[in-house]
Amino acid sequence: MPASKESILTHLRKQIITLELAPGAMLDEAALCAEFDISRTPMREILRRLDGEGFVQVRENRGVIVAPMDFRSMRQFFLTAPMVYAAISRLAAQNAKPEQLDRLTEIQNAFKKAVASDSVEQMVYYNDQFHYQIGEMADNPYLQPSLQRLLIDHARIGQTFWRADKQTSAHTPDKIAEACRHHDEMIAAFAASDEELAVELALQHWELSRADIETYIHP
Amino acid sequence: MPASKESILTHLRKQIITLELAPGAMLDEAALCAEFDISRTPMREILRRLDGEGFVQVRENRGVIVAPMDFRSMRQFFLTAPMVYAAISRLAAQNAKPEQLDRLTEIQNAFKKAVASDSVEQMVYYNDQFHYQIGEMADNPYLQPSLQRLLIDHARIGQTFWRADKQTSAHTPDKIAEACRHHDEMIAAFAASDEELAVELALQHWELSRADIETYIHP
DNA sequence: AAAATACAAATTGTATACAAAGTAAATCAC
DNA sequence: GTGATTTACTTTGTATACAATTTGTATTTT
Repeated sequence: MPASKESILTHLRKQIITLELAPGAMLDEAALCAEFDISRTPMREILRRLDGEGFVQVRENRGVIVAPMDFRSMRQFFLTAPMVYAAISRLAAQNAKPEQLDRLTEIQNAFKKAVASDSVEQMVYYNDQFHYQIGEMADNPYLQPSLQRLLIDHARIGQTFWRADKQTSAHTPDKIAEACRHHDEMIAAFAASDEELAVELALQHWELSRADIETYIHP
Repeated sequence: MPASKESILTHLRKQIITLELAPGAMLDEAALCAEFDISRTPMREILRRLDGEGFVQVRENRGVIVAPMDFRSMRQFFLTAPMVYAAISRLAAQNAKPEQLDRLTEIQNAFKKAVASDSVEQMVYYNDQFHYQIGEMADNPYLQPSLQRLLIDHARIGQTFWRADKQTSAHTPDKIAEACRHHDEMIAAFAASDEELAVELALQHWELSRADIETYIHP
């Protein structure tokens, strides 16, 4: 029984976000077709769509690779992320609908469960989903594609340093607990339509993540 | 002789930007295949790519339409455009390379030519190209997709009111001349790496456009 | 006459065969 | 032995046939 296109998309996105598929890794079209039991035509369509979303790069006549992590654009990442996150957070506070808040709470619960069971993959995934959902709530078709691209690299950059840190055990669970608390407070801010608080929390949340990454760069 | 995929992409983008293809209009896959003399597979790929860029919408089993102009998201457009334009302009001032500035000047010359010959389509197209090129110079992979989406609707919204205005002759060529002057000044600011000036010009340029559109809304 | 159902036509999605391009290996010249 | 050129192989792109879905129309039913 062949997998649905939507499920394949979700699966590949997740694998890329969690570094299960390494940045720059070649994706073998034929192998993926076999794995998911579909023919080349729809698989090619899936790969082009992932390209449009920034997860992979399709190179003319030279195959598909997972979007590389370009350290030249790291600077742009650190510059752009707080700006976009703040704007999205403000819009989410303005526009969040009750069903969307319920969904956000669900995701946060799944995130907490992942923290409890100490599963890095799950934490990364649900954290990404959490912020993606905030993008949905913001309901701004112009900013959403930028947010999506930032989230891809945020998940991957964060993890790169995270996993490295784990070895040296320099990474305390305090940070995770604080990030988790931010999430809860953000949900409350959105529910209360408190724009200013939402923006402040977004920036605090970003700063936590940024400082964490910096710790690695300047040990 | 079949047209190249790249040329077809450019052609369709141009038609959508200039409203030659109306927002919400159905795109007939078979007709497009015949027009450009290629088979369905590559044409479908082109359409999916245009979807990824925000020019069209591919609806599962229900054909492809030109991205509709959603007046509910007009608010988001006016909110987001100045923010992104300012950020992109600043980055362009920081990162512009000489070849890129040459290209920008070329585009601006083509724009001036279009103004001289009073060709609305050409003006819209080269204006779009001008701002797209600034996006290239900014060299920020995170913001670029947002800029692209803003530019699509900016071209279309502007034109909608423009053409309406032309009837009533309320639209003076002064505005165009001023916009053209802005372009020249922007090129100079980028060349001089003057960030602050670049941002200010971007905002002025936006304000000119915004006020123009508002004139139509509040006559 | 209006609504509902069933059928027919058209359109979209998928599989597969073929063509073209790129890659690697082997041969040959030096 | 090294480097260039040719050849075989692998991978990617395109065309087309077939399957599934949607849409429009005619017929039936109330």
